[in-house]
Amino acid sequence: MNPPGFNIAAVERDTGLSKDVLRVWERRYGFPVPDRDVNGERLYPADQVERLRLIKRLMDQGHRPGKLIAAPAEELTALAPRRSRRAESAAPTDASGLTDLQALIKQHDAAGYLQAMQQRLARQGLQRFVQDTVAPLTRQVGEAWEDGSFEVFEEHLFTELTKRLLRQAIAALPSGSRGPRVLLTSVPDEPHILGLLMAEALLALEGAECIPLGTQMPLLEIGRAAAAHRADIVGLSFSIAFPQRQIPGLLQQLRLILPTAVELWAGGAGILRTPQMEGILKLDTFDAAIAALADWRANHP
Amino acid sequence: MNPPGFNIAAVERDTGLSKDVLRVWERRYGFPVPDRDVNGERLYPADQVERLRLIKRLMDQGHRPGKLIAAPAEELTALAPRRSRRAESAAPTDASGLTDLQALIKQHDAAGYLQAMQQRLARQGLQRFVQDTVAPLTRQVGEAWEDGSFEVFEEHLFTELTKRLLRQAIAALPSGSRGPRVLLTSVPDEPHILGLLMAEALLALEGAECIPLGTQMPLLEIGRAAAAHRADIVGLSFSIAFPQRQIPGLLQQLRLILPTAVELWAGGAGILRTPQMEGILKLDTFDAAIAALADWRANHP
DNA sequence: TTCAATGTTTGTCCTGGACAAACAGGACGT
DNA sequence: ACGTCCTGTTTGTCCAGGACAAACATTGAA
Repeated sequence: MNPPGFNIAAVERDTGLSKDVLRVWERRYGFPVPDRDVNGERLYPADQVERLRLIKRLMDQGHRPGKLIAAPAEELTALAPRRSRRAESAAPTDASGLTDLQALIKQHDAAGYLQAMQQRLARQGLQRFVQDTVAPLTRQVGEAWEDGSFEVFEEHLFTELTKRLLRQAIAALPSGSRGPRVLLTSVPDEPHILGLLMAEALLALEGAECIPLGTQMPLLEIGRAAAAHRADIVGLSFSIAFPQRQIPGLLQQLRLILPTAVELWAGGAGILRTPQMEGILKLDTFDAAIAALADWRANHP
Repeated sequence: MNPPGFNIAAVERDTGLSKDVLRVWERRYGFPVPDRDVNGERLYPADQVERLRLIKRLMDQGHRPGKLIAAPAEELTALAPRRSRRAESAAPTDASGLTDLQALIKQHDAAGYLQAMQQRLARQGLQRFVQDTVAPLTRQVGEAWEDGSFEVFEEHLFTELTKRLLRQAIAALPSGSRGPRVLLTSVPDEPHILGLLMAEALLALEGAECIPLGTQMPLLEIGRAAAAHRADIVGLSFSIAFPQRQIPGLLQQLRLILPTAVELWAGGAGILRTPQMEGILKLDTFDAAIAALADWRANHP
């Protein structure tokens, strides 16, 4: 399909490995050794790109690149792990039919999935639906995508349909005007929105006034938006896929941009390993978010 | 506000200017001249970042960086232009209250905007709502954003709220299972989804079975998804902001990937200047899309 | 006016060096 | 055995300055 091969920018897009990293690996480990075009620029053959994608996936699971780059096919074996802790303890806990939901997506049965989810929503109520269905299902789909049993388009379909369900449920709520004004968004390079929608659903359910700005807001814009909307709280969501090392710096920078009176809350699967920081509320669970909302109300009579 | 300043990665995130560009501008034009930290690394003061954002905006309007970087405040004057053709002829045509809707967003009145839009939806019906309200409003907001009278976060709020309205309207439709199966998505580097949602609303209204995959699907994935969903038609949307010169190549590549039996439709403000191509249906207007759907049905009894 | 040839601007890629933060592993004391 | 400090290694990001081709502007001819 493409005999020419991928240039370095295309590989960066496809693998998520920066140009700097691709070049420094070549220098150090001698692994991706791309061809060169007439102009001396790197031209990666498709199989090397494939290998890089695999390596990146394993790195995201915690492996280190130095080890991965040596070993031709043993990596394929290393695919399965990384479900040591939760998966084993979660699998028995499942029972609740999440696997069936996942299977519906896998069979590309959009209508069936929507129907099943709507039933669950009606049965569980919005709060439990978010906590017991959407959140674990999202994690499960993320894992399936990581270990290759979900295609990109299947993950997209899941996301798109679930977004609709949540937005629909949120729209059905009375527009809360009692609690704090919460501005919800994510930083650049964080395109995942499901976490934000789940948070919005729970906060709106408690009567907070949510201002959804979508994803990928530049930090300075978040500051302006907070001022323009007179927000009491800025809520950010980080997915598990977000480069964790960048999080503390981002939060600290945003903390400096925002007035002290505006609280900064961070949540999502991406922040679990982030340390506590001054002036930033780290929300490890949805219950923590609900508790934080109650706290805020207690302190702002 | 932030005495430390922004490092080069943060500036890249916030302005969209790559590190390479930031460095080469400094070398060539002598403009962003950041401080240096103890380690000799660039540290951009906030005002320089602000100026860079302004320059980037003007560049997106078609200005060239070399000119922009000379001239201290004349740029502020250069903000207004870029409304030579349409705005003048469109302004008198307005009348229908689109300006009021835009004003609601500008005032950050989310609830008011939603209410006004819902009223219009009820009054006009979905089809006319999409064609006469959402589409022109989207174009108008895009223009306002280009000439600087809309902030980034205001444009995000508009998009987010409008997305909700459309999705809600779509969900309320009976799940069409009569017409063709239409797979709706966009290519990588095309994150705008409003066009797709408008198309989905109109097609679903006609009873077509839409499969919404969200945005930014790699081409090979589109092919796999089309097969998996047994799609009859693949519909792509290109916004006005998409680099137009890439469009023909992308479409041709995708045409090769898809089986001949699967039709390829392209729409959106971005394709108006794209030439007609063999095996690809170019939809300049929403009416054209509806007509194309009728055609397909006539040919597939 | 339209089109082709020429010059200028501008983004991206290159090499090879450097450094600090993150990590792994061992020594030490409890 | 367990936790804490220290030390060496791994790894990502940044830097400088050179090069080139694609995009753009401009000029001149048909």
